[in-house]
Amino acid sequence: MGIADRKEREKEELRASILEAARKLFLEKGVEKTSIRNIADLIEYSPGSIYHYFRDKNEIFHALHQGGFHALGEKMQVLGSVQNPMERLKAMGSIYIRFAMENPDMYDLMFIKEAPIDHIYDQEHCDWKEGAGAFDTLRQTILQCIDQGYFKGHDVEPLSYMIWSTVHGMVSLNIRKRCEVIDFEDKDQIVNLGLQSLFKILDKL
Amino acid sequence: MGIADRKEREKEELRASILEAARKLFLEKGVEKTSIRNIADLIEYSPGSIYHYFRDKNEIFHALHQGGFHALGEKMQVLGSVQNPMERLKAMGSIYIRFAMENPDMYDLMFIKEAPIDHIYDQEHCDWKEGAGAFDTLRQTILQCIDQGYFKGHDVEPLSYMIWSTVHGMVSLNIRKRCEVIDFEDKDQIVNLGLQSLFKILDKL
DNA sequence: TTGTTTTATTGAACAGTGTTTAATTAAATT
DNA sequence: AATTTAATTAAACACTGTTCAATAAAACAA
Repeated sequence: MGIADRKEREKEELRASILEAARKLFLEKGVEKTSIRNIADLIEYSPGSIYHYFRDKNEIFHALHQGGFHALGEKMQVLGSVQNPMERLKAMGSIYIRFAMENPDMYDLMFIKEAPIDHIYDQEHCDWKEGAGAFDTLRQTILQCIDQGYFKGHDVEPLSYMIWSTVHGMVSLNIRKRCEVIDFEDKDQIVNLGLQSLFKILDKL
Repeated sequence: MGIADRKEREKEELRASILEAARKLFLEKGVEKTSIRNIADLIEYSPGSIYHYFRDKNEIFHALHQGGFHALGEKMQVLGSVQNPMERLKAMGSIYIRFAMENPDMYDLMFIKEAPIDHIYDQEHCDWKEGAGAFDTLRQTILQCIDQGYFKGHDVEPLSYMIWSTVHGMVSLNIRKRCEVIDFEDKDQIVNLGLQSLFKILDKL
């Protein structure tokens, strides 16, 4: 069925172009200020036609959110070359924070916003597989640290959660503009100094 | 001028009733789903009249956000009786987390949402005094810890930021539903276990 | 008690929003 | 060529925050 194939391909292309337009507008103006009509205007289709490719606005931004996890996963690839688990844990933190600071809107979508996560729990999927995968790489690394004698007296799950929370907390306070209360010139540097503070603590455990 | 006083009082009363209605609706449905018309309906005034008491919707929610900081400050009062700075720091963490978990919508408004903080930096005030005050009590406590010999090799500012980030990270991941990836039955308890993990670390510093 | 001024309140309108649907157009199949 | 299927659209619905001219009410001055 050559014709069906072509139609499938064309449908996929339009779907991709909706996503591309949504991505462009989202990075320019944010999720809330990007409307279905904006996206439709950009790809020169009517607003209604978008609903033949996506159930609703949340599904579009959920797809973008997936792309963000793919991008973050790519950046984490280099961790394969770091043998020592404690060094790998630190490198993970650095990459995580760099990703968040270089792509604040994407990070916001992935870890702060309500929109894409609400969409997940409304659907039948019912589990956040992108997040679960990312958290598992952290869990495994910390497990290896424990195996090597680090983090004595700590349980993997709460410890992984706490360490994730520390880096997430630092970047999310920054992205959501709660860092102005901190006495420091450069707002980008305070995040890195906070990370150094965390590293100093990890070294003592 | 008794009449002017009464008018002032009446104006203040209506302003308060707008705030009360906004608070009620906000705690029921959240900020985004609480509209000016909803508030106006509840107090039986027209939508337009609300704009004689508040510049815009953000100003209403900024006022509620201030109320949240007042409530948090009240809960922090008991810290006065804790002499040991390290014990006080831990107690601060416990109270902070309890406040966040018991008042997730208010915490969201205070530390996660864009709305009220954007309003602050749009105005001429230009500084988040509620947040600055709260952070300073943390800073002072950590400073006293350092004076007593704790946290050797750490600077106050980055360390305070990092510790705040840890507790903020834990509750904000929870409030924004990113904790489902963590392997634990009770979602409320994981926050406390994370906090216990943090306490274990603090004990070693 | 007038007339005037200030203040408060309103309904309507504006320019948006996400989403649904009936009608239309285009394409593929019979 | 006729019929069926799929894609696209314009229009409508029920909202949103916000503005503004018109109205009503209250306070002040003569």
